[in-house]
Amino acid sequence: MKTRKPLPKKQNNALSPVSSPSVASSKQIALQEQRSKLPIAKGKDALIREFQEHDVTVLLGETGSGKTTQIPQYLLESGIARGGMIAVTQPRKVAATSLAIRVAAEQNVTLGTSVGYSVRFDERFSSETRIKYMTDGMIVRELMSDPLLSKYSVVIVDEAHERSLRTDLLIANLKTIQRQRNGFRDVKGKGKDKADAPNPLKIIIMSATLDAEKFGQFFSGAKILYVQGRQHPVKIYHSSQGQIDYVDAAMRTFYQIHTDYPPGDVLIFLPGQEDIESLERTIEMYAKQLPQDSLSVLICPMYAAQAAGQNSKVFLPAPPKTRKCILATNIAETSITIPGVKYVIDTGKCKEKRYLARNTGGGLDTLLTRDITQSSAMQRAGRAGREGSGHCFRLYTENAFKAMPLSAEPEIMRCSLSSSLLQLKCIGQDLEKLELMDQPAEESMKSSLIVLFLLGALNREKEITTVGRQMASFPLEPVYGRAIIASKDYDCTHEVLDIVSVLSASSKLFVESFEQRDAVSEARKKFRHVCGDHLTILNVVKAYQEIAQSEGKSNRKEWCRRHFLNERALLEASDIRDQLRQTCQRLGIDHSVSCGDKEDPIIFSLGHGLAMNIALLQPDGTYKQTIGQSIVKIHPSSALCDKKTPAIIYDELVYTNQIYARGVSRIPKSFIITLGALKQQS
DNA sequence: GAGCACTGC
Repeated sequence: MKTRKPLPKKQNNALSPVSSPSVASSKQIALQEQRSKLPIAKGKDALIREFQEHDVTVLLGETGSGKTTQIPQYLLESGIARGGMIAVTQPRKVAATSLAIRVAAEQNVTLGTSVGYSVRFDERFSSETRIKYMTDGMIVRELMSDPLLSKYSVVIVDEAHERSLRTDLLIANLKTIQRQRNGFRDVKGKGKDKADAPNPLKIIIMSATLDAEKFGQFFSGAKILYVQGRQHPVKIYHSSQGQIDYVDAAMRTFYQIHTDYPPGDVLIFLPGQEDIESLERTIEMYAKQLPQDSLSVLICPMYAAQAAGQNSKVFLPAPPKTRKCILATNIAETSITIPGVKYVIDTGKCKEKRYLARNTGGGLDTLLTRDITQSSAMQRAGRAGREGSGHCFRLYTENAFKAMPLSAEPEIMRCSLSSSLLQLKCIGQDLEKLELMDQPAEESMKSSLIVLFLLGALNREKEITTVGRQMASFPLEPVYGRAIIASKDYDCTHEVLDIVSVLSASSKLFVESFEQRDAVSEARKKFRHVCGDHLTILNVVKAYQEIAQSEGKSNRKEWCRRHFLNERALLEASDIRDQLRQTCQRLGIDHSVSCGDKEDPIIFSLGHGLAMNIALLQPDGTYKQTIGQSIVKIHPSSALCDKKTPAIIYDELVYTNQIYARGVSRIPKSFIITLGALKQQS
């Protein structure tokens, strides 16, 4: 069995056949009873028949139907999966692992035997594994080594309505794979006969109820099935008029609930950290004026950039005579379920990151507050009905709700395509030719092709180059893969890996807190490097490694806290770095080569990757891109803000109020000329 | 001198 990380002991106890058989069997009986009570259990036989008859099934199930845990077991028990594996894909890692744990328990097997999972940095499966929960990113990677996914006889795509980039790529590939594996005859009778197919593939798409037809249409002839969920009723109230100040409206609604409604926790959805912090202040201010005999208020802010452990009180039951008030971003909509919530206040707003491609190559991200979608509003309301009936207060009118788009635009329409384009090139596919549910804009496609060409990943004929293949083998944005490859020539792979792994970690390195902003900037000065943010990151990594070597775990934590560093980001970066070192080894790049105290080699390596992200200082103090025409400002959080550095490279452009360059480093002008000369040659 | 939803390899 492959096991990279042992599970926490508590979970192991719950899974492995327990020493006392009577305990195990009573647990097992309880589990089986729960299984049989799930709404989906009634339809088991009918479902199995449908799966047998149809190659593609679209299953619409509300939350709580048990479809994600039960269907794979039905497929296994009924023999539909034959000798192959059943893959169940998830957009998020936690979902994949916790589902596997649950299903292993229901099957009464040890996790990693017949039921397993596979997510980045953590896997538990073996040659025996028949049901494998995995992230969609994982199975898309598997496509690169096994383009027909021949190990799997059934692929179940869960949460397909979320339309993540990887889900969309997977669905597109599944359609072509099925044609090849199952055999088909077109209208002219050409193609293979079904009977000849030795290893057919079944596809099951699972989605929330909205816009289901689309999946059915994409897989022409797919059978659409509905499963009832088990959700408690949620009473929904709309505002009679639109709210201009939703933070103020949320505060007033909260106190209305607090004084007029029975106990039960309140969950308030807000777009971002700034609003969360401001609402926290106003709620706290009025909490002091509450009458003596009323419930007290415990505020729990929750957003992704929080330091680890900061939000743990969210999951504990409210103390006696206290009402919990959770102020959350979208993190509470899909990623995290908070127990005890009876009331939801929905501002109707969220922040959306959207990539604007430029036909000069590259582009910029916008991060703006916008109205949510209808499906998101329903999801938010549903958070009040997890444990009993609940109430949802919408701070917008019913007409405003009806005017909202049904569901979010698929991610593929609003992100950079460079990485996917390159991955597909590796298996001889073209993103332009792939039959997708939604085709990205031509401009976005073109922009990514230019980026990949400028990075040397594609030649003029749009064919993948040797460098392109190397770049694709790194689990990174192509830009940083390119920087690592360049680092070989500048003898600084060690340093570049340190920096790039922090940049690609999903958690932020620096903890931001509005209240302690002065202390934060003071602590940050210690690591600041004159060359800019990339070398500042390197300083942090080096300092942390020194602490990690000499100090115990609790001191490490304390050190991070004192310096407003997010240890989770550093730990994640260290996992990524290990993975990148392995990739380097495969490609014959010595990852231990270091440039010592020299800075230029590091900057030059990064410069090869960030060649499209260069800007020059203008007389008025702003910067102008060398590719593209935008005027950009250095983000105030940067080490180089106000430093009047003549030429800079940057990780990304983000438009909020202005176009900001983030992750900025000084680069010698002479290097830009060299880079230009190199481009001429190619 | 100002602010950052969420995933994934």
